Amino acid sequence: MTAAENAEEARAYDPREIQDKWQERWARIEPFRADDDPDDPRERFYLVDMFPYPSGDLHMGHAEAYAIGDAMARYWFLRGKNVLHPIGWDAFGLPAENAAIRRNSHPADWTFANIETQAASFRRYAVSFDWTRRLATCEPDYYRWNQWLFLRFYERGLAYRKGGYVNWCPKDQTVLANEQVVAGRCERCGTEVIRRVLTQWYFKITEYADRLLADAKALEGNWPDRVLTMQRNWIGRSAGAQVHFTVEGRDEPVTVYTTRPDTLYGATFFVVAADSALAADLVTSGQRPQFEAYLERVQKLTDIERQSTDREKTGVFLGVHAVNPVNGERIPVWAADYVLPDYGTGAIMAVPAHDQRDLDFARKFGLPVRIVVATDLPDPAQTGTATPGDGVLVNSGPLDGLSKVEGIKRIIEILGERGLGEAATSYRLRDWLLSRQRFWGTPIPIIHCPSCGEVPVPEDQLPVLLPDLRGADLSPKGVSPLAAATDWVNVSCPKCGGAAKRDTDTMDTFVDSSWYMFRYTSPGYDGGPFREADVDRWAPVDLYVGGVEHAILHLLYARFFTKVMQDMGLLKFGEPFTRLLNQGQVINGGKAMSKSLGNGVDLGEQIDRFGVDAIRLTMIFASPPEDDIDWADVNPEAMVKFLGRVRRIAADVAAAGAPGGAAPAGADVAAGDVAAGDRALRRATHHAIDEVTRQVESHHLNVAVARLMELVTATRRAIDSGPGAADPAVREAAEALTVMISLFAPYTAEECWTDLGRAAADGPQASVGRAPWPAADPALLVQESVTCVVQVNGKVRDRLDVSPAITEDELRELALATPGVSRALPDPASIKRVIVRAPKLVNIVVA
RNA sequence: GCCGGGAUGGUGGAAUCGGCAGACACGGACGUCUCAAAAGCGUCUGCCUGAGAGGGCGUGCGGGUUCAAGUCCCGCUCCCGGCACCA
Repeated sequence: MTAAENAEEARAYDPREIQDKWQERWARIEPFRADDDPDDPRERFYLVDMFPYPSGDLHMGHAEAYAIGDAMARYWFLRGKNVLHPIGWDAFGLPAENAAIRRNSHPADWTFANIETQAASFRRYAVSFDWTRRLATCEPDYYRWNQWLFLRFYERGLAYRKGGYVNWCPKDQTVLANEQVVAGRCERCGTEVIRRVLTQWYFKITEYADRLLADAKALEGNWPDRVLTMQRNWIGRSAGAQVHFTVEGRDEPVTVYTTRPDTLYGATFFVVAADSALAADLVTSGQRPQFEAYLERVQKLTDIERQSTDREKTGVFLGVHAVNPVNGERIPVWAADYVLPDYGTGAIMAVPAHDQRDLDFARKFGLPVRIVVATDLPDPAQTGTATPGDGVLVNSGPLDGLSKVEGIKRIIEILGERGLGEAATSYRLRDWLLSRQRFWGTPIPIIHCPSCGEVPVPEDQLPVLLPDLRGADLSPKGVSPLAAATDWVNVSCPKCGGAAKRDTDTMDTFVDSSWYMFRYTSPGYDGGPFREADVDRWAPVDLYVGGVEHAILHLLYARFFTKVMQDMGLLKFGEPFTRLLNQGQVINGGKAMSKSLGNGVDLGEQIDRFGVDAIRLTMIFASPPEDDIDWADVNPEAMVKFLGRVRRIAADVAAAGAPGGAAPAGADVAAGDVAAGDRALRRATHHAIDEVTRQVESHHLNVAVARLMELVTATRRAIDSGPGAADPAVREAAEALTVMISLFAPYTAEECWTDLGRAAADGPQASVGRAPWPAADPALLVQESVTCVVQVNGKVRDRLDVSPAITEDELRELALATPGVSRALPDPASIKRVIVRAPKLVNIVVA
């Protein structure tokens, strides 16, 4: 193709036509393979995009997330780093199972078909993945290490089985972790969750609560504040005291947890959670019928009903009295559902004057209210509004006259001396319930033996493979479908050899995603979850990109796993993700895209219409990465036009270069080989390089694109009405533009790079993705003249073009002589002060 | 209720340290090229006022600090997100 034809083709640029060609080329030259060679001198950079769940093809949300992550990965490649940018699939989980039930097929079929679809879409979307490392968590050589890690947790007492209240989704017929219950509903299907008593497996994340909290401090500035805040709230550490009460007719004390032990003298009754073992234990035989009737009512409530704060208080007297340990007072013991069985000790001392919930209860059942904190607020017993704040303690024996803080300190001393209580902390965080009664997950590697109890599957028998169960009924029955695979379930006990049964539950898929970022460093390794040298070389992840919806689920679990693996000596660090970038969502018309609203936008259709580059650029330019994008507000057509302008610049430069006399391809303009040419354009180019570099590093990708648009305008002007396309400064601009735009529009950038004659014939360097990032020449960043603003009383009245080196005195004099100042200031005698901030601003203050 | 975050033109958004508010786009208007259209290229586009030069107003509302406030301080309103009977 001649240069003229090339320019003609560029004029009719259709960004879609070039896609196939480059996809084939990239697959062949592999420009984005990470180098594991320890002698590679380049600095390493590890960037992970949260891996997708393989339900169907990629959608608009993926398009935004991966456009952002890819721009950052490509940037670090261009900066010459050895970048690891892997991809995998979070491939276990309920949707695969539900789809299999609907289609009467196998979850694996659906899952692997979707993975292939998504992989092809990722390649089309031109994401710079290292395709040699792809993983899927449903593959035995991955989930084997889930089982291995589970057993290591088990040995350390961090995985255990206990009975108790659990969240149960009646539709999916499975238990859910606390984190998977959103506003009282199943995170997956939206059904109201109920509570059931079941024996389940847990990870002891509560043991790490303090470390998760303390180490969050170190993430400040590198993680979004809102994620850290959400994690802190979720962990919900509170400080207070445990106080031991005696209950009449019972030998063992009953302990309560309170954050206000200073109000102990104001306790007028005692409440235990109705659905706790303690309540059933304390109730007298006379009160038992009422209690049992009440308990039955409570257990029928869904979480939503139970947690509704505006619900009227309910409860029942248990027939016994507790004794306040500090004043010997007898207070009645009630059972109520506003006290939760699994927080604190499941029992409270009620101080109705200073706690709204206790006050509501007291007023409902006519229990006494005693003020022990003096405030200037009206009597709670009259108003129904508790006074929970600070104040001087009264009616409190030795605490009288103390403040809240002093009172808490003093009462803990008193209780401690007498063995009646001690300081204590409590957490909102509960242990992570990890077992699921579903098929498509990692089998829990435990064997239940009638004589030996729980027996871990020996390591040399891992992985415990999922039985095929092809054709079996996978529909939810409340018991794992694995239980029906009798050949699989019935095994001999590894300890005693007797008949035993496998655990039939599978692991929560959040187990899979808690450590996958480390597996990428050692693809295919079969000596452990990852090779030590590899994980040391790459991890922790330098930049993690994904949605904020994982703020407390995945991100908290991954942090927990990392700390445990650090304690096991598998990792040398305690935090998995050094920096976190949350992208927003793509919505349409102000609402989340959904089938029911019929406002879904299909990514494939968008790409067919506008091409990959234009869609990527639309995603990047629409808003800062963390904000939502409303697709109704954007216009990818504008990006198609912009890409055409970019392409035409390269084509014009190439065409001008061909007949001879133009700057040679490959001349190192940035280093000063080509000093001649349009200095205004050179300054614009270097200013753009400087700006784009800084904006990209601070993740202001939308602004980086704006700066590239400015460079395009300046370059076009130089071609059309300046020195022309043959000017070396124009070539310099075109080359810098091409490299920088490759972050967002890889296809167009490759095409331009080829036009400009810069692409190597073959190998990874044949891609613009491996070109050097342009360097801004500091000499060209210095402005020849700057605009100085002249204000009178803070209002702009004139402007001056001045040298950046101008002195204050010179500038003051110039400013006072401007027409704008004379207009606004007829009488120079009225000047009170002149503030000069050379060279940018003069402010004349008049009376 | 508690804890975060936010509010800037018709729209998306920009604005290191307190120093030109509205970069860059979308949308709109007009021009140029053309037989014509499209594409391209260019000009204008916060509001009010004015023929124009210019002037007044202007970053949710009310105050304050400062020569100077989108930015800092105090008090509100509204919106978004998270948590929510956690003692």
